[in-house]
Amino acid sequence: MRYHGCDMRGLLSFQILFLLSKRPMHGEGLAKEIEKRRGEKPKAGTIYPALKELSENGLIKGEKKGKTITYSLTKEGRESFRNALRYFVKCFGDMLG
Amino acid sequence: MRYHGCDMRGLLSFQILFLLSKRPMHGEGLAKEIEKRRGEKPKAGTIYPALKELSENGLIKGEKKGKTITYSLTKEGRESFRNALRYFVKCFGDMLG
DNA sequence: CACGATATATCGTATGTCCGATATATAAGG
DNA sequence: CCTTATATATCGGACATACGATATATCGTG
Repeated sequence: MRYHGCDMRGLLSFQILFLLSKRPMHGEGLAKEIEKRRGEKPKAGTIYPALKELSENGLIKGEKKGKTITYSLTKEGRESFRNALRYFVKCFGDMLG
Repeated sequence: MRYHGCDMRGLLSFQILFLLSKRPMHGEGLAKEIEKRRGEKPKAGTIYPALKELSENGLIKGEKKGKTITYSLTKEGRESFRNALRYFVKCFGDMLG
């Protein structure tokens, strides 16, 4: 999708790590939190492949209870997110100052 | 490229609009400003197609002087950037608080 | 003018993000 | 049970970003 003349796609995995650094959540909860920020809710075909990839990379882990899977950051995920946040601030921090 | 476990590609056009909202610049100058922030300098094959696309969309305009082309925001580009920045802050503003 | 450095440009290729469509499993209610 | 809603999952396709390679034009210096 195109926002305001320039594409804003990207940073989905980063935003997921950010949200999970606040508290564990399942896929639907993450999608709703992202909707609050982006205005549009990422669809199933977007959020679940992203969660799968983060799991396979060992940055998050999921615990299945009934029909939901609650995800949380692994130790490696917390470390990764700290570094990613530092990089993000260096790149884009001056846009918010 | 992969940074810290999650990809940070994206927002190139947005970052270009931001830099041009500060002052007019040519392609190489933009690449160097982006290098300061991202750590790596976008290559010619990345920055020039992006500038071309922004030009074709009427968000920036270029003025050729010798071998350099100085780009600046058009009226439409300034408006676009304001909206994009508002959206960006809504999406990611809470990561810096 | 010859030469290297700088600046712009384009092509082919790769990848992450994203959606629409589709499918499955579980929970909840009648 | 049966139906509906919720949650998860996967596939095909589209697109911006991004690089390496290559090419051209201009500037600066000797």
